[in-house]
Amino acid sequence: MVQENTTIFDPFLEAQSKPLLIKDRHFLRPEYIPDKLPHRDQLLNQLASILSTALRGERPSNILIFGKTGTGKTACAKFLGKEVRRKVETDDRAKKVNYLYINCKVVDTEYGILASIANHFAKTSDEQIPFTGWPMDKVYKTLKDRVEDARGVTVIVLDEIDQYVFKSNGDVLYHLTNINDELKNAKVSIIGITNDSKFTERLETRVKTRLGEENIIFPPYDAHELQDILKDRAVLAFFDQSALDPSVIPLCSALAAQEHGDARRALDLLRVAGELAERENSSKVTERHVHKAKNKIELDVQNEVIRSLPMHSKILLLSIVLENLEGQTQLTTGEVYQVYYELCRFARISPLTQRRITDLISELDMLGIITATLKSFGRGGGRTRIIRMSISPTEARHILSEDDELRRIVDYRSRQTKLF
DNA sequence: CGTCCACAGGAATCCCTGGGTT
DNA sequence: AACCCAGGGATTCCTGTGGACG
Repeated sequence: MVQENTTIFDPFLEAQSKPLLIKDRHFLRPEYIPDKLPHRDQLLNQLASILSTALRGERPSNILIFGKTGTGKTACAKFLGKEVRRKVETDDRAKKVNYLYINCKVVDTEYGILASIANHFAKTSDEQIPFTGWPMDKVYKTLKDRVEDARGVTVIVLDEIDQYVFKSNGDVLYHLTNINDELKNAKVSIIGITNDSKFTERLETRVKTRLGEENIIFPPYDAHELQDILKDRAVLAFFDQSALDPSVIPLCSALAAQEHGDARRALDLLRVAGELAERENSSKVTERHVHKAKNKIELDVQNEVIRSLPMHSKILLLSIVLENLEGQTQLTTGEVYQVYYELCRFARISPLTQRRITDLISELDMLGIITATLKSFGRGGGRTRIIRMSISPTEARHILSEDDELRRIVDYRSRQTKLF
């Protein structure tokens, strides 16, 4: 069967050596920051005019940036960072400016945010603040000292800032917006980025006014603007533009425009469509590939969410799935908890309390895996949430059975019924 | 109109982890 | 070795509530 000098890899490697469509998919990734940001000149200028005061050694106003996902907020913030650094390095008339970027979805605790700001100024590895262990006041003091030592203006970008405030009370923001009162030789200004338009409502008034000295709103891209973005990237990413069916870019743009003008989604569609076309050894990317890409992306995202669920959430989801497969498509919290409890006992895992499970149900709801709506059935039924699946139970079951812990119990029900 | 069901969901507390300091 | 500290998950205890039933 297998010939000498050939391995099972060869067919795939051979396919790779054929003329491919994509030259470098890196340019289609959302995290790639291009040199030009189409249709964002206006906003960039606005931001630049605010930040230019920093280059003169004055503290720029704090800025709050609002905008849905994929409207270029992060790209613009990083782009500005590059430009600021370039200016400081090349023009000695420009005053010292430190520009640092923190994603609050990654570091989402008070400690983490303060520590990573301070660590930005750490010169050696032993100056690094450990990611846990120190008391808060010590972290804050080191941060203050280092910013003071660094002199000049420090611009701190806090991306997805709502993620942090959502979990904590926002004390860090209070400290950071007030830190200037305690600094003599340095100044700090904050750029907050959020996709939650109601974000400020959750802030204390004193923080709200400080942080929102300037508000900038990033509007969604319309289909035409998305097309311009995709065209720019396609030139970089594909060998030959004629490999793209003329209707492909407009279609990707139109689909993404439907979803609140998300550039990230548009790029994903184009990239995945290209990858699918390559895998089929097709010489062209067509509309059909885009539609396939759309389905694939949606399914992949959903499955990845399930895979990364903590164990008890998986068991909980499995209970809902099993009930659904038996025709019970509307369940109450109590019913679900019973099944969950059974499954846990079967798997010799100690079950969580119902209180905890109500929280996990809310989480699954927010993830879009299920919908849980509050309903009251009056006396005898009480007030509970009715839980429905918003994804395919069969598909969910399949993904759940990939888990080693759960494989033992996914068949629990069918084995039971076989016994009787 | 009051009762009462079956929970929702807030608050305080505990436990554990990963790290620090003394 | 003994103890401090932040943070996340979980538990315990609790009060609140929409609406069918009587």
